[in-house]
Amino acid sequence: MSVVLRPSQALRLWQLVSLGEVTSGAHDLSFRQAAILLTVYLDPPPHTVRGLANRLGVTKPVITRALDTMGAMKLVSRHRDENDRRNVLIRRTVEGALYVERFGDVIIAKGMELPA
Amino acid sequence: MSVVLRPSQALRLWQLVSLGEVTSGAHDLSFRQAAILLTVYLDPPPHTVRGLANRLGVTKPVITRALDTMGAMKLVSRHRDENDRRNVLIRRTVEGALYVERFGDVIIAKGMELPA
DNA sequence: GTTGAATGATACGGTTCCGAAACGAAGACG
DNA sequence: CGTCTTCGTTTCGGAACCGTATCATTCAAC
Repeated sequence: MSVVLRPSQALRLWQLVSLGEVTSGAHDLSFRQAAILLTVYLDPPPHTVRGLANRLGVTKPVITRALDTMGAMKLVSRHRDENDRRNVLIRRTVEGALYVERFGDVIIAKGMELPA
Repeated sequence: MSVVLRPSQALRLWQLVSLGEVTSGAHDLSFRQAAILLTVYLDPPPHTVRGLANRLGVTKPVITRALDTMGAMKLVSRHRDENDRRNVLIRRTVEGALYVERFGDVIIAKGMELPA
């Protein structure tokens, strides 16, 4: 089952999903925040500030600030690594899992609406 | 040609595209900005501040500010409607067209990388 | 002309975010 | 013990964005 999609359809899908997120009053995530959120939820743990900074090609303060905001949104949580107390481990939350799951469903639903 | 995609694949695609936009140093657009940009480029003109505000379900200042930022990014441009000088028409730019076209190609390219 | 409605922009106080630099805490190693 | 490195956070000035309320301009109706 491969992803069969033309560029015009891909753009239309992205538009519909973005519009849906905005009109539904969901969090207005940026590309950076979305990249962090989905990496935490899709890639295998553990996730650290440094690891995420490397993955996104940004500086550590960028990750720290994004985690502040997304922590306030309850989308992710931070915990000290007890094995190496210099590290901070970023973990999923119940709210975040629900958000990501719903988001996946939204993409599928909007994809169904696409004209051939 | 329908869009065949599982939720897990859809989320992975969104992650890869978001990561790609961040690491490539492209503009860090929010859902709102993406919705505005793609609506201007995919929906038939004319586009007004009021029309976009209705489409996104947000207030007019939100659109005005987004247009300020995206205008500075040269992704869209503003012009007075000479027929009704109260209106401002939002139009595409060459840079914006290139950005959107490239973005569509990025989605397709990342979709190709997806595991079955 | 005058009144009223419609459009988009602006002012306000507050939050988030930026990049660069400096910081404290914790581990590694002699 | 001290030194060095690593990790995440904090600080700084400055920019962008928020929601609410108000504004000037324009048009339409009378």
